[in-house]
Amino acid sequence: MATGRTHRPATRSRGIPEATVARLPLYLRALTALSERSVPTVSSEELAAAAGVNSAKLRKDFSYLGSYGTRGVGYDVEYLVYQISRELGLTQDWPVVIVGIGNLGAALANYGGFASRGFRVAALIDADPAMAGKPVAGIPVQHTDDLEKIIEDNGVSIGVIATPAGAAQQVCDRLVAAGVTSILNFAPTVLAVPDGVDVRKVDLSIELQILAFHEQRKAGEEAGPDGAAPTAATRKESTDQGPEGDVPAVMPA
Amino acid sequence: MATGRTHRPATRSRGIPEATVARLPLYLRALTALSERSVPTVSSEELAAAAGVNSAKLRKDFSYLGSYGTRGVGYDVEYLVYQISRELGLTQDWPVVIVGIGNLGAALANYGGFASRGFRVAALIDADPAMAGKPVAGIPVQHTDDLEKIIEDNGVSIGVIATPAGAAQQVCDRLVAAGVTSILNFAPTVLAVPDGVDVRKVDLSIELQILAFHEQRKAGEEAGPDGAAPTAATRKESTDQGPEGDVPAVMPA
DNA sequence: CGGTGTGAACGTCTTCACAGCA
DNA sequence: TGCTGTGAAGACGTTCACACCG
Repeated sequence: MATGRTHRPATRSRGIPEATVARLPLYLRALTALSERSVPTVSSEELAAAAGVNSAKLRKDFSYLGSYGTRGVGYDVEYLVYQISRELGLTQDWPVVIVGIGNLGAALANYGGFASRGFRVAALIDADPAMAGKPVAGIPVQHTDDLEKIIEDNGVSIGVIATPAGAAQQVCDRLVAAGVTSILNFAPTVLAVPDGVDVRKVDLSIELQILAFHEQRKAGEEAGPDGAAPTAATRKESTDQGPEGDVPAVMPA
Repeated sequence: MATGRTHRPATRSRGIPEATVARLPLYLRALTALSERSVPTVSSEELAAAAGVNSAKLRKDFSYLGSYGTRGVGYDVEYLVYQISRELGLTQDWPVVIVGIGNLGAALANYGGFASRGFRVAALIDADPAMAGKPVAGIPVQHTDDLEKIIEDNGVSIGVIATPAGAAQQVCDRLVAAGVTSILNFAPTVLAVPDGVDVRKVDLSIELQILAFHEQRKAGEEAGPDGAAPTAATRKESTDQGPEGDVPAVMPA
């Protein structure tokens, strides 16, 4: 968590808002699907529906990237795919290491969504000597002892931690020391990292707990104190905090 | 409740901000760790550090739950664990089904974080007949055909979708029709659900893409202000905005 | 004195509504 | 005409700073 309290004074306005960045992958996915169906153009309304957001938000988001649409027509699918990919840095190759090849690590190694988006699983690393050499998703697992060498040899700057909670901080420290500056953490731990290192977390049980909160509230409302029937229209459009990353994220979110 | 006016009459209001709800599991995890070390009380400063947030935010968050602290002392760990658990609805049992027992589904079934927080894996469901009967994490996999019966028999209201993208919407529809009102979606798809159903999504590749965005920006900054900006001349502005917890501020000199 | 609880200031994100262009 | 792009308004979230109390 980077103990240093870095305060950002004022806002330079040319940066893309974080909330927008978090939605770009969503738009990209929807656009890729359209591209595969050879759809040449989309309106903000259509694309927004496909991405699960509203159209005003989508247009605002795109306005931060530039004016890539045509008034009266919509957006050129191919062009937009390229622009968003470039903005996200997906036009380059990102070698990634996954540390901790348990159930989750194996799932990640097999996950097709990585390779298709410019990410390349450069190595799988596990602390269990019995795993060493065993191929997972066609990639032989290597031992933690060689972690630093692997990072350096492959020029890895992004690491994925899928170890048990107890090992996560130690692995994180070694990754950072070896040159990794972005970490995706699946272990249920708060990682301490130096300034300049980004950590995103995905915590499976946190997501469930948030669902439980809302679930409980639904149940409570049905027998609510003021007796009002709570079904649908009574509340606002609710149900909507799904599409947001974050945060929660994710897991994190 | 109409028109969202909802003024909070001081204490015990059901209007907890979503951002706060998303952090409660984090506090709970930190508190549980303290509880296990038999620490009787914590200050907001200490607990905030353990949870990876700042203390003002934590105090504000807790203020929405009520006044559970003691001025000059801090918070009673056990009491707070109970209050947060109750608020999140974790004092009751939540039967959960996992649909799609591939690598990821198996990882989820084995994930200890579920069981330890009031969630009980009531059933594992997969469309592959060859999987039927095979035990994963000690629970026999059942076939999709029996989905509705399983949901009803177990009173399941929370479902986890870990299927391939193509099957997700269909599975979702069946879950909802059978009575599920909260869904945690791991498939890279936007799910359409009726009002009253909550969906949270965890997308592994989206998280990596967000990291790539920041990673790219770091690399670009090292190259200096006149570094290559392919098309847009308006890029290069910093405002390094970290994903979660704490954020590195990469400042231009 | 030390640390909580909270109004008020501030910043960020979303939504509205319409000007302006193809 | 139809849809993008965007200022302005509003909702939401975070941080500040200090009153208040054990």
